[in-house]
Amino acid sequence: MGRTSSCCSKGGLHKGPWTAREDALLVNYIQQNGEGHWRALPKKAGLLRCGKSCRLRWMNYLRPDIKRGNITADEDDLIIKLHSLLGNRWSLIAGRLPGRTDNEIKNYWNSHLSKRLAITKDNAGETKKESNGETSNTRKPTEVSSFCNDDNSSNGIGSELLLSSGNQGGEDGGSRGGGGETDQLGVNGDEEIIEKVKAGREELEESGDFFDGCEGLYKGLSWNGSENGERVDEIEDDSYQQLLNLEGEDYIQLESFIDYFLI
DNA sequence: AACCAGGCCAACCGCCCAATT
DNA sequence: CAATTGGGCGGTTGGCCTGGT
Repeated sequence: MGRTSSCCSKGGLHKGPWTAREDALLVNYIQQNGEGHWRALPKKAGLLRCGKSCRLRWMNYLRPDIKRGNITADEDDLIIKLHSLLGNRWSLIAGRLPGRTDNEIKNYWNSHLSKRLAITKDNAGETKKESNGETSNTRKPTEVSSFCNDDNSSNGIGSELLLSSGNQGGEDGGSRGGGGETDQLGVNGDEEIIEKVKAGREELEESGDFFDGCEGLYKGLSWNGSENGERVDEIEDDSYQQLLNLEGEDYIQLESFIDYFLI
């Protein structure tokens, strides 16, 4: 892609790995003044870095709530499930893995999971061939085939809703355009689809069926902000195992649930 | 011991959106 | 309404590390 001029290339700013001294300066400043105002921060903190670089360093490495160490098997499984639902929306996935950063998850996916799943998929393909194309209506946790790109036949509601999530944007700053994602979600200002989705939502809200279904499924799960139809951005630690245990119809309902609240 | 290839991951990049001017 | 600014995102790079030869 080429690295041309950027904020970091302006007038003698440092690039590359951070030193311990720079880390200390950044941490001290944020502890005293809080996060934000990244563009002005470097000057005030006495750093020769651009604001974006400072923000990235803080968010991905210095934040006190960052969880260090290897991704656990539970987290691994949850990442796979969430990726199958959300695609490459790393920040959203990270939001459901307390202490993990989007960058970390993205790296983990690219270096571990994508390869592993490619192999799994290959094997599944061969198996499928052998069994003469018989398919299952149950989406297994590790059977990732980007939900967004599937035919989504398992769940009309969820898939339609997902279509509109691309440019509605929530506090995640909106799923970014930048190409891939918008295409992946099939959103390009198609008013007809959006109207269809809205109508579908209204219908669900009126009937209450959707919430009734979810209520049973998510009883006990600590979804933040799920009570009043608000977006769900984070999930409590102790909900992992319950999520991981979801399979079959329950898992399909989970897809619908997330799709709904991500709009 | 030296070299090489591949993997990992911190950091940078360009782009986008929302808020502000 | 247009331009600017600030913040955030996903994609990509490149240096370091490790294992194999």
